[in-house]
Amino acid sequence: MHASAPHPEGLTPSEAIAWQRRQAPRVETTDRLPALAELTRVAGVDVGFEDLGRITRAAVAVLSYPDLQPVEQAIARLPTTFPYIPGLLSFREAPAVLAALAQLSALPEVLLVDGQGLAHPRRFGLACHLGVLTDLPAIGVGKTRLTGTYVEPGQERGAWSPLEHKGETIGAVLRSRSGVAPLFISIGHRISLPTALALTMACTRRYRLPETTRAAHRLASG
DNA sequence: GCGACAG
DNA sequence: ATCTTGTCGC
Repeated sequence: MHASAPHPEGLTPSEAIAWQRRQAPRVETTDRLPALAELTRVAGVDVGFEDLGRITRAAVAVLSYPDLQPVEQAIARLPTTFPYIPGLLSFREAPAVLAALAQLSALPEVLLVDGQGLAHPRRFGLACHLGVLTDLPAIGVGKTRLTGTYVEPGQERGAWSPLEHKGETIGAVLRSRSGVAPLFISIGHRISLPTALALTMACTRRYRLPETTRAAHRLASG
């Protein structure tokens, strides 16, 4: 894997914010990935912590598509060097995720990232950060909201409503399973919102979270 | 100044 | 995210 830009090291919070503002224009919001009918490898990305937070543990679970069977996995453990600050999650989690991705024998065609993409105050959440640095298509799949307002979507599986912020649609609030709390889907990189929603639904079976995310979560935590 | 705030 | 058992509901 070769990154299209180095991951910034040792930045202060205000420097990290400035960096995000400079990178945000690099996010591609249209589809530049295989048609869903041609997809073969999708991956879930998640991060967990060990040793009271001193160690960051990132996991990538690659699944076949559309059958969603495990194909390959990678785990990377790195010392935690940045605190959790809303809006700056990438600086805490991305280094470990990039290290895990570098271990894969073959990169997936798209990343489903645990967190936000464009649904971020500066339009550069973790999914955008990882997508732009690796130049891989990526989708932000958040379990809760960081920013934006929305109307509660219908209770049936597949129902969704736009997530808006400052006059723009930054993502969608998706009911992945009937009657469960919705997911916050947003563009990470190289994918449109409609395609991101379709792929998230295609990766979701019996549970609220996509199988990709579940697999990665088990490796990063459980 | 007062809330909100991915994981 | 993480510290943690049982319990309510389908």
